[in-house]
Order: sequence, then structure tokens, then C-alpha cells
Amino acid sequence: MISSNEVGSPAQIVRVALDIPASEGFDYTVPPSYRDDLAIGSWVLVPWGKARRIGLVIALLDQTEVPPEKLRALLGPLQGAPAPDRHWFELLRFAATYYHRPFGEVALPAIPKLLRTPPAARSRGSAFERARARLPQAVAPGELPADPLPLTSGQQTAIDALQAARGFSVQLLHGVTGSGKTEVYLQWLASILAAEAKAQVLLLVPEIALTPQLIRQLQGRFRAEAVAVLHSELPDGERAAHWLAAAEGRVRVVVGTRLAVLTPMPGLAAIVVDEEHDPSYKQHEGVRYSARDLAVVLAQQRKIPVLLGSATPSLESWLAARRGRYRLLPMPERVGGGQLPQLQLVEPRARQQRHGLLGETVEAIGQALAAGRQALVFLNRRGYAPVLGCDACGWLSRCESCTAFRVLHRQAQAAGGGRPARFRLVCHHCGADGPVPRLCPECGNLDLSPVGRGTQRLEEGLAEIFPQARIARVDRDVARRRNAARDAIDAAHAGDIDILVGTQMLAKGHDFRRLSVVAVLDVDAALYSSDFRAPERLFALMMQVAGRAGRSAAGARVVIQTRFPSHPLFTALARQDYDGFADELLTERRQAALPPFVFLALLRAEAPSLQAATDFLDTAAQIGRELLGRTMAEPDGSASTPPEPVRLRRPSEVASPSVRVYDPVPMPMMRLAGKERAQLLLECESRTVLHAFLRDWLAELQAVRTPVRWLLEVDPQEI
DNA sequence: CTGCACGTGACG
DNA sequence: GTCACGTGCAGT
Repeated sequence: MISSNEVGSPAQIVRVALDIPASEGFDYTVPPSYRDDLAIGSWVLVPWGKARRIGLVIALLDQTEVPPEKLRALLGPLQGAPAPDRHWFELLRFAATYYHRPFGEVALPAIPKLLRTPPAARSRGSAFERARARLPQAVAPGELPADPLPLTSGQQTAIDALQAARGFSVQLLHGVTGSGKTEVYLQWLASILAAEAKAQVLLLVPEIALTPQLIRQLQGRFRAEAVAVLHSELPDGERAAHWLAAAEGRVRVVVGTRLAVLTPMPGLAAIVVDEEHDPSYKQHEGVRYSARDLAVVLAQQRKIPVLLGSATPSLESWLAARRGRYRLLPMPERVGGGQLPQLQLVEPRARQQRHGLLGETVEAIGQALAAGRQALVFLNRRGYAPVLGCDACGWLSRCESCTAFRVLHRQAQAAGGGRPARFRLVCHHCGADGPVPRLCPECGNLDLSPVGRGTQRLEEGLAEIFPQARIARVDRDVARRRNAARDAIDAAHAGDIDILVGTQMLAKGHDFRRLSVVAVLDVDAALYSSDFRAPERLFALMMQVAGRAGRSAAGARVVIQTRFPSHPLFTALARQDYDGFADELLTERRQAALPPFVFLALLRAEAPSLQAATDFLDTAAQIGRELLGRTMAEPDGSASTPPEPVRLRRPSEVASPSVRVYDPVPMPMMRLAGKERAQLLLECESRTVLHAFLRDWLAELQAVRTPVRWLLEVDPQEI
């Protein structure tokens, strides 16, 4: 049945993005009654095989390549869904393009599960109604520590600069630990909210920093505006409610981890990215986006200011500030003029150790305890010992499925104790978990011993050295038990703990007032790691660890055990000289042609055999080099341009930089969960050139028939 | 010959 | 994700 007013109607057919890998969308006819209701960005319900799915309209078409017998009619607009959000759509489109993924693979996972699950045929009410019914909790006045704090002159200067910002701008707030960055965020965001009744603000924080304390603090401070909280651990119902409230402007403050950057916020007027250098902003599954980078893009699209805050900015941001693209707001002073702790480097060479602790370290901890202060011992390695070994033949407890050792773990014991501790061998990568062999699987020898030291063994050793001390451990194993980590931290705050032992979980956010000594063990591996970002990350971690001590305690110190006390990283750390260290690293990175001076992409492949993975990558590299040859011979497709020679050039002689395709190599962790993995590195001085290449290259790779599972990672953080 | 397990590709 | 289909092997 065709009536004249239907012919040529632009919305006879729509292309719908679904959460289907490697698909640019599926076309559906639009029943006449819905033709006026659909626009780009509309939420729709579509038939999908025998099932139904929720999708987003990504194009209005008047014809399609899909053969008519395949084409089906969509079921209709999704009842109760939010109206199309142009800004959100633009951000998702950018992310899909930049990370070279189909739109649907970016957009649908950005929607909470409850809101993208097709309604059951006979369900009462919609998921949207249910989500709307549970508004984020309002906090009763007077219930919370909620008034703005007095500002230091440094904080005031930063806020003045922020308030002067108009339109799109990036400010890099470089504030030492304890300089009061949070207060700057809160007062700036409050001023944005006060200026415009419908304004919304977004505060992104690293995973570990989104604590109940921070949420309570925000709820107290923004009592009137309502705060939505978004992170991956949130129960489905709550996440849907908060997300929808943000999308419909019913809350004005959104705080969340990286996924929160993909929340629609119609009134978005300002963004803060706290601890912008933190690696947790990079998503490590699905679409591997950087929430920090997307926040900057979002600010640019919305023409609003974004504030990146850190005591140790990423080199990417630091370079942008040095080049004047970002505005640097320094806050070098601590609130209350607190002194930063003194750094003491101690060398293990030819000195006596007790349980991995050097004499100086033991002495420092002892002094803290004697003075009624607390000590924090930091060891970034959980478990009892990183490996179990045979004294006779040298057998080590390797994981069968990974290029890694199984870690010796002491089982949590039932209260009462007395019985001998029980141990397991656990792989931290694939999760394999088994009993400890009674004798060596290689030679039958009975003497198997732990090699090295994890937090559990360290805790044991400390208890022996300081039998009277109250010791608590905080790491991921402890955190797995409900509230256990929080209880330990609360006990430390209350003064019921003398020594805290822990991994980097303890490095962030906690301000222990009675803490006067921080001891750091086993950092040397990071000094000479094959990962070029390791020093940057170690410096950031050390600054954070040091920041735990001495916020109110005079004479606080940080003791680092290292075999390389004269390493420039420690020299800079001792002077609290981030600027010098960062500038030095930038010089090295420029000379070595590493990020942020070049842009990287990795093609990663995994297969049952390394050969299969490498073969695929070899094919991919060959396709890439051929593609480069073609495009360099015809720079813009114009026949009149003389062909350029095809060769790899040094950056110095490059006018229009070319993409370099390296050879496939096994990944640092070659085997993971029984799969062999290899990767192919690509680099280019020009982001634009790299991405143009990636687009064409991926199009050709899609056509390669292979059983190998592969994935492109844009801007990899670990190579 | 039949049945089942597994892998693969399509689903608009 | 789920389903249908094809392949290959084991059992009758």
C-alpha cells in the first residue's frame, strides 16, 4: 500500500546501530505511523532474528542496499526513552571514529543494561518509568561537613583563572598532594551551577578514588542540586536511575569513573578530570577509550571549559601545557603550609635485612611507633610470595596458561587460629587456583620454599619485628571481603592501627593524620622496565605514597629501599621536582620518538598458537605496507602529482610524516589464559595521517579470513 | 545411517 | 547474544 505522500519521504528507512560487533548498522523500514516520530538519535525497538533489540537511529534513508526480502519493519520508537541528544550522539560518533569501532559497539554499552534490554512483552511499566521513580537520594540539610572551606591564595588564583574561562578551554591544575585541588574543583563547579539554573557539571575520578567518603562529601556540598553517581560496581537499578536522571537534567552534578564520560548531559557546562594521569581512565575491554581524552573532546564539542587536575600530570597533558595549548594553573603550596616529607633512600647492598626490611627502615618504623605515630609499609605485590621454588632443582611455580608465575597465597583463616596456615598457588592473570604441591613436581624434593615477598609475608615479618604493634593489611585480597578494607582504614584513622601494610590501594586518597613514616619496598623493577611509561607511573605513585605522610605530622619521612639511589627519578622525587622530571622525560621521549611526540596504535592478535597469531600479523603488516606504498605514490589520488619514493623516513626529514609499520612481536605476557598473543606496532608523528591509514587498513583487514581473534588498540598505554 | 558436539556465519 | 547449518566423528 503506497500512498503519494509516502513516496520520497526521508524516513521510510532508517539505519539502526545495535550492539553487534563489526557492523555499521542495520536497515529497517519504518511503518507509516512512526515516520514523523523518528530522528537521528531516536531509541527504537527492532526485530532481531526471533528476538527484539534496542537500537539507536544513526541515519534516515530513502533507499537501501539491503535486498527487500531481508528488510524488516522496526517495531517502533522505544516508549519512554529519552529524546535524541545531539551532543551525546556527536561524542559517541567521535569515539567510534577515533577508536575505529562501529557506532553501535560504542553507543549501546554506554547505556545502562536495564535501559538497553528490550522490554518483556507483558511487563508492567517500562524500565524507564522504574528508573525515573527512584531519584538519586537527596541528603537532609545539616546531615553532613558541607560548607566551602577558606581558600589559600593559590587556590583563589586558580579559581579566578577558571572563572575567567569562557567557551572551550583546557586548564591543567598542577597541585602538589595536599594543595587542596578538591576544594578548587568544588568551588569552581559550584560557581558554574550558581550561574545558570539548568547547568550540569561532570566530575571524573579514578576507580579507586570513588569512595563513599567522596560521594558523601559531594552530596553534602551539592545538597540542593542532587548528585548522580556512576561507576561499574553500582547495582543495575541504581545505575539506570542515576544515568537517566543525568540524561534528563534532573540532577546537576554527575560524579563517576571513566564510563561516566559517556553519559548524556543536556546542560553540561563544565568538566573536571581528577588525577588526570591515572591509568584507570583508559578502558581495557570493549572499546578501549580514554575517558580523559574524551572529556577534552566533549568540552571542545560543547564549547565549555575542562579542568584536568594532578600532582603528577601525564606527559601528554604536560606537553600540551608547555606548548600553550592547555593553560597551566600551578598550586605548589600545601594547605596550611604543611611540609612535604623528607625522602630517605636506603641501599640493600651488603646490609642485613629482616623480612625484606633494611635496618634503616626498621629503625624508622620503630621511631614512629615509639613516638605514638603510625607507619605505612608499601609493597606493590599481593599474596604471600610471588613464586614458590624448589631448593634442589630450581623448579618454579609457573602458570600453565600464562607467561607468569603462580603466586603463593595464604588462605584467610577462621577466627581462633592456632592451626597451621593453608596456602594456595594462584595465577593473578587467569585466576587459576590450586593446592600447593607436597613435593617438587620436577624432582620430588620435599623442600619447596617461597621466593620473594608479598604483602601477606611482609605482614607476618612485621608482626615478628614489632610484636607489640597493631598491624593491618590492605590489598585487593582484603578488599574482596565486604568492608574489610574500609574497616582497616577506619581503624587506622581512629588510631587503632600502628602499621598499615598494603599495595597501591593505599596510595590514593587517604589522609592519615598520625602517619609519620612511609616505607616503600621493591620498586626497582619499575626503574628499568621495558615499558617506556614505567618511570612516569612510578614517579606518580611515589608522589602519591609520599603524600600520605606528614600532612599534619612534622618531620615525616619516606624511606625507599632501592639498589639505585642515584637514579634521576629519586633525585627529582627528593626535590619534589615534578617539572624537572617531566621535562627530562619529554626530552628523552622526543629523542626516542615516543609518545607524546608520536602517536601509537597496536594491532593485537591472540590464537591457540603463537605462530597463528604472528602469521596473521605478518599478513596485516604486509597489507599495511602495500597500502602505504599506494597512498604515498598517490598522495591525494591526483594523477598529476609525481610519485614519491616509498621508504621509511626519520622524523627529522619528514614534511608529511609517514606511518611506520613494525614487525610483529610476542606480547610481554605472551601467553594469557591459554592463548598465545602477539602484537604489531604502528606509529606516526601525525595523528591525522595515522588515523587515515588505520581506517583504510582496517577495511582491508576485515576482509582477511582468519580464525585469529584480533583487535586494534588506539593510543595503547602499555606496549 | 543417525545423532550429537562443535565451529561458523548471519541476523536487516 | 542466539539460531541454523555444516562438518566430522562415534555409536547403532
